[in-house]
Amino acid sequence: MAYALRHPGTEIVVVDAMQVYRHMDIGTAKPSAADRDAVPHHCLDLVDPGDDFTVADHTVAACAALDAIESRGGRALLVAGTGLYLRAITDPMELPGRWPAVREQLEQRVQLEGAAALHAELAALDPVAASRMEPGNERRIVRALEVTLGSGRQFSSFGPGLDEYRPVPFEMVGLRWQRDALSARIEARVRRMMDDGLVDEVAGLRHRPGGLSRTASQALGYREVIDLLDGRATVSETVDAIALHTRQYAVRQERWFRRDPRVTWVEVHDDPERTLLPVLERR
RNA sequence: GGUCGAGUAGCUCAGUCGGCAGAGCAUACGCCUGAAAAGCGUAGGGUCACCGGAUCGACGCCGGUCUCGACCA
Repeated sequence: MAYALRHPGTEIVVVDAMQVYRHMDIGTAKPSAADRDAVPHHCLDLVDPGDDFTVADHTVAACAALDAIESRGGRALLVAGTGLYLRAITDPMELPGRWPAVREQLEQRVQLEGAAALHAELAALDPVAASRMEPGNERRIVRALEVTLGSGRQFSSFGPGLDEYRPVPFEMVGLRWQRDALSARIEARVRRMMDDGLVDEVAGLRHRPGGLSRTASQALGYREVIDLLDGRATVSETVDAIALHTRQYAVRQERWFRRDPRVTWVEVHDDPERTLLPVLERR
């Protein structure tokens, strides 16, 4: 926001898997109405909480936003968020497609036969794809087999995978906090969300007609509050769980982006505006 | 003050007949192209509360000390 306000014409493109949901405002720390009035934001509030949402949906919306910004001579500032979603924009992916009937069969088989059996089958059909995922990772294995069986083409033939980093027309800057400072900020953030009414927000969403979709209900904060509402956890257990899971997620984000050699890292200690702005100004 | 129980990895706890110290979670590191705020893997980590004793050998048995908890007075 500080950068966008100083540089008229800047528009923010949100690259975040959960802020796309309407009415999920407190728990996703969605930008305020004031911020959204001051600077154009894209890719917020795209679908209802009852809808499933995936990378492909986000890529379509984000690319449309980038085209529109470019056509009016503006400059896009992408904020992530969700590592895979950002990769799909910076390194355009050929997403292979979906075969729901094939997937349904595979999901039944994985229950009966176990992930290792399907991993062996994938190794026979597409050794490269099999080598890229752990034998216990049901979801990735099912997906790779869905594509290979459904399309008749090896899953790995759809792209180089995630470990190839080509030059891109984006400047990439990463923000990194010391772990203990990060932890303290997350704890404060969780308390603030609870004070702001996160529990009521989740309770309200569950009573809407569509409820919370499979993807929406796994959002940090929402999943834990659902456990609270169903009596599986106390308030203090819920607060602790949200803080723990958020901290683990933040570290996982750091590890995801850390692999990308194109990212310039900025170490932040207390004031992100002071440390980050000068770096962005040079771009 | 007395009786009983407990003390083992950062946390919660297993540990059979005395024979190489274990799990889950946490932490660190890594993987993952239509669930990605999801999913998966690898590793590090120990004065077995402390002191002494018997034994070839003790987390385990014996004696004592400390700490915590419950109950009794």
